[in-house]
Amino acid sequence: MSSQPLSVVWFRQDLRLTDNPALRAAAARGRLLPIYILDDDNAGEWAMGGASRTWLHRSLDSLDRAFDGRLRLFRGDAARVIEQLAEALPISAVYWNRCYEPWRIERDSRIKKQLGTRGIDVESFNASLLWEPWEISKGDGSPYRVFTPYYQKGCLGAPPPGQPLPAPAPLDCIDDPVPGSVGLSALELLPRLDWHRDMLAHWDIGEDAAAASLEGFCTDTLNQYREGRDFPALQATSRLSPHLHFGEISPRQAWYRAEQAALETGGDGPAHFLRELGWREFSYYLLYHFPALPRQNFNSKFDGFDWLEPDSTALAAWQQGLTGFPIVDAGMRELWQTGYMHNRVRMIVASFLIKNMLLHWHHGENWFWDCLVDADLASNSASWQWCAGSGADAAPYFRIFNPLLQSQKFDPDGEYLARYCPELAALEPKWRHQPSAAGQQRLDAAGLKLGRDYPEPMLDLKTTRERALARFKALS
DNA sequence: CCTGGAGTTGTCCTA
DNA sequence: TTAGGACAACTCCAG
Repeated sequence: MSSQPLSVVWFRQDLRLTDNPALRAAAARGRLLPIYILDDDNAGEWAMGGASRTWLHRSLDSLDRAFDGRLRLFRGDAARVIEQLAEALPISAVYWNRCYEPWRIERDSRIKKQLGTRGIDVESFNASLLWEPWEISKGDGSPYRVFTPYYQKGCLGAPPPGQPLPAPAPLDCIDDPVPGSVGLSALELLPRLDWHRDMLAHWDIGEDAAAASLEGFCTDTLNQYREGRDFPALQATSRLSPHLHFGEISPRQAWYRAEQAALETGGDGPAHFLRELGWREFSYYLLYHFPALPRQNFNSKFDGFDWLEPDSTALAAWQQGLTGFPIVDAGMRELWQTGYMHNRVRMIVASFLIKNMLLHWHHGENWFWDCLVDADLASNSASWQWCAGSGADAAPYFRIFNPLLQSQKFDPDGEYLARYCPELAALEPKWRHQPSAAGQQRLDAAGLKLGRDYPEPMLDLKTTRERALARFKALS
């Protein structure tokens, strides 16, 4: 085995070669040992969900090919894995890009100390955010709690994000066997059952696919983004979220590519897209400054809220897309089939769970965590709290989405409904939104029997709305 | 220091 | 038919 000093680059949520400062720094020192560690030991209850694992499997496979098969994989406590590597190999440096989940911050600072005492050069970099959470604060030094001033004044008033870095070349990786490393299949990221194949058919995964996605979006879609983004039947959103989550592309690449599109084509699409990247930043900012965000109400007034106890039948109906409200069911089935849900529909299904079913936002947060390919601790918890009204800059309690009105407004032709609830496709678009009001003749003509082919509505919108209003009002 | 306007994503009722 | 106001309360920030 070679005794030449090695620089470890530890990949985490930055599964790319381009704009990767840790990789650049490691490559500049000479021989590389690129590693990924599946660390369920430290993740605790926030170990990755099933859909994310499936995505990760593909993404690691893609990154490994970019390294000509020399990406080394490990499983278990990252501190122990790195310790073992440092025992066995002449490692002179360990570099990584920062993560912001509380459990990772705690773990990484531990590892940093541990390596420092060995005299190994350790450094972390920013590769996942446009602005570090500690760089943005109000005049008095405290963190923002409202999005608009955070973004307008805090972010846009701060120095602009760094320009994306090119990928380093050449990549001189060690060939020798590395103790403890395992093959991709040993990570057991794919589910035992075969549901993931259909889901994967909806996605191209990896750094090249992410770049192509961004390029296609900025060329074809971005100028229609402002008007189109609310219509789930259209492909008018970027669908970059899973790529961004796993770091197959960096927010800086997206930011500057969209700015370029703004110069070339003008219009207000790019600014709205940049603002969405701003919301991603805001979620990370909140999680960093309020690490209890995933489990505790941001606004503690909600601690006394009288949620209903989840009846397993009702929760299952929501999860499986069998509520009897087509727009809700279409969204939940899109999630199950593709690992993704259109943003507008995420708000509708969340409002339905929280305000109509009156179940705690944790139930939605947990289900999304398991089912989304873009499941992200910061965005997921910030968004569920926002919908519940307990979060930062949250929806006011009286903002209760009416799934029927939302469906008619944002899927006027019932195209999205028909795609994910095909049993409703034979109804005229007008009645797809509310099959229970279509009348027996139309149902018969469509060969549709409610209760057999599609559920009756599981609740009454008007009374559940009033119930929620009363309980939320009682909080203040 | 105080004051007032404004704030991602809605709905319903009334005139 | 349609437009406007009510539905709270709080944070931020400019003046």
